[in-house]
Amino acid sequence: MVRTGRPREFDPEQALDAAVGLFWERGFDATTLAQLRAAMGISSASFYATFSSKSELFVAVLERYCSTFGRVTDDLAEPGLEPRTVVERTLRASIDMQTDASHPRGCLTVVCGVTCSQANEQVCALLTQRRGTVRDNLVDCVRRAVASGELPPSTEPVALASMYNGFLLGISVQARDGVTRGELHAAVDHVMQLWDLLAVA
Amino acid sequence: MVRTGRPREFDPEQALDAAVGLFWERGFDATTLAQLRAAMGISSASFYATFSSKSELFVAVLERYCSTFGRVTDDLAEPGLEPRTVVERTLRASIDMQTDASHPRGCLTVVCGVTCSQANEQVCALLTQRRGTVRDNLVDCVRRAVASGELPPSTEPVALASMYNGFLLGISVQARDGVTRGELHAAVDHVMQLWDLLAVA
DNA sequence: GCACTTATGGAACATTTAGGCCGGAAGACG
DNA sequence: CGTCTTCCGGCCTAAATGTTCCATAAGTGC
Repeated sequence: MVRTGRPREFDPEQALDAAVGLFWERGFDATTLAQLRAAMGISSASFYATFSSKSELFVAVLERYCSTFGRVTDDLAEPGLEPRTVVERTLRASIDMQTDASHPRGCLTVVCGVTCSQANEQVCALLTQRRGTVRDNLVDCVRRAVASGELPPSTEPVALASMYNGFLLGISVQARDGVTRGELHAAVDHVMQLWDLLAVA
Repeated sequence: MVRTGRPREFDPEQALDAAVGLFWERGFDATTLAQLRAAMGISSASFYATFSSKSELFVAVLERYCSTFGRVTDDLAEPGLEPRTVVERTLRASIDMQTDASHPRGCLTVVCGVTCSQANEQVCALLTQRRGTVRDNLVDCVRRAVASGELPPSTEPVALASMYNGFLLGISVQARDGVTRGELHAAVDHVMQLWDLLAVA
């Protein structure tokens, strides 16, 4: 199956990355087609031929984000790793990623995804789902810690996971607000102190 | 100074409350003038005569929000209260407020304020500033706890406050995602456990 | 009743939005 | 060579955006 016809003059992957940057910076609604096309350096025709629509583009953007920057939470789903290590690593990796100056601050799934127009509720739903997955993984991670005896049987996995999940989500807003990487890491020292307190009790 | 001219046929306070609800639900950009007017039950002329513009309305909305629902964080600025009590009360009051079914979930300053179009950066800035104030108050609160000996001198106020601030901000997203009030309170049990650990150490 | 002030509904404003159309250009393949 | 397929730039569109205007209505003070 050889590709015939006039070849594309732009790189779709590169264009997608540009879209990731824009959506990440401004959110779904506030990012306009004109801005996207300008950042991608392509015309309307090329845009729609390649990405179908703004919302379909966002689906692709989210996939791309999750398979690159979003990887920082992937360890939570790995049952073979030591829970405490995974939680701490996830938090610190998220902080490093979200405060990196080479792209917008905060997590795309948070900054794009708490509000949107009612016409684009599906976009919100997509992000909510993603955050739900991370949360579920976090709960499972704590469960494994209880199961392995790392945390005592009296531990309420949902409660503890909600605490870590809350802090994790808060990183996005704090990063946007200019809280420094160092300050956030120092905060992680404290949340992990709590884990250790529970572990020895 | 008696008020002359044709009297208003609507209550500005009531209209403002309607606007609070809309912005809270959908954010600044995604809330349209048409929706606002519909919710307020007024025409364009009345709208602009009373509120000047969409962005000026938002300023009034934020003020109203801060002086009503937003009061839940006010105790942080009261130097006379016991820090630990204040922090716990703030967190629990925020949870109760943000999961109340009588209005949109989450905190308006968070759900409206992580992204917006570049034309409305001032709106974002306003919300960032408000969040900054809460954060500063939280830092001061921890400082007072250190000063009074409630927490040891080795405590890093900014680090600990960043931890509580992160969790506090995360409540908004978790509330939007459907995490229940009970689960959030159980999470607070844990963050306060950390305070107690530091206090006795 | 008459001026004056303010509020109203509704039409109209320019601009921006997401998206579509079309003539032509650039490659592959016969 | 010509044909076929794909892609491109730019112009177009219909709807929605925030905002303004205007004729009129409903009050107050003289």
